[in-house]
Amino acid sequence: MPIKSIFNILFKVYGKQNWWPGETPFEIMVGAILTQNTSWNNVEKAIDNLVFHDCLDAEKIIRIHEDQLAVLLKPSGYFNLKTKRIKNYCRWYLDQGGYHCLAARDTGQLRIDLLSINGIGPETADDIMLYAFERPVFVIDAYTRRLFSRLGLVDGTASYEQIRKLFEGKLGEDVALYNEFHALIVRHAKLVCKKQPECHQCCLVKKCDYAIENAK
DNA sequence: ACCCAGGGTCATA
DNA sequence: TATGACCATGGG
Repeated sequence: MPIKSIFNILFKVYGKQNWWPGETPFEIMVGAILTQNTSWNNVEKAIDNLVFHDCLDAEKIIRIHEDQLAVLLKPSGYFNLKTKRIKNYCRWYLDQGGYHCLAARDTGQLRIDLLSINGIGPETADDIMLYAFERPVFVIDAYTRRLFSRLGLVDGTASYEQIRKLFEGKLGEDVALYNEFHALIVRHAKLVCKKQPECHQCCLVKKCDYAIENAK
């Protein structure tokens, strides 16, 4: 059962996801950092705080005091840590000349540069690569690992890079496909009942799992 | 009263 | 290289 078939099933069941849930590239970058090990619901509250205080902007984030920024980021959890990471990222972002300078950079180099920033790991970097810079980089998260190792399509112990290369090799360079696929994986995973994986209360999950089983 | 979330870093062995 | 501690809020 090819990886691409899973996409077709998920898309048929859930439809278009319209990711990333943020309008500007900068908002996407901030959201990618804030959502580290955190539910998107909490991240939205922090982003709303930034918007309300007119602080969703790299220069303003550089200027605002750490204590004050931490208050705005509080709902997203790990707020002291994320305050430093967001400030650190904005410092780098402005140093590099902002979006247009970065967008002119080669895809491989841009990813290496992002990964060199303290607080930006592989998944956060790839969220930014795919959704803010629209580069053909497949995002691997815990959901992707869980679902595809359960399906027997991925070795659960494989490294992040190994899994990413597997997906990119099978799917080909396709930004729109990567965008939709990762969003669908998250959408599906969120509807799975965590306490009882066998629970069939969520009809969408049931429908999707049924479709996947059938297609085997 | 638990459990976990769209991770990442740093200190150990 | 491979674990473990740590970061912290809000919803189920």
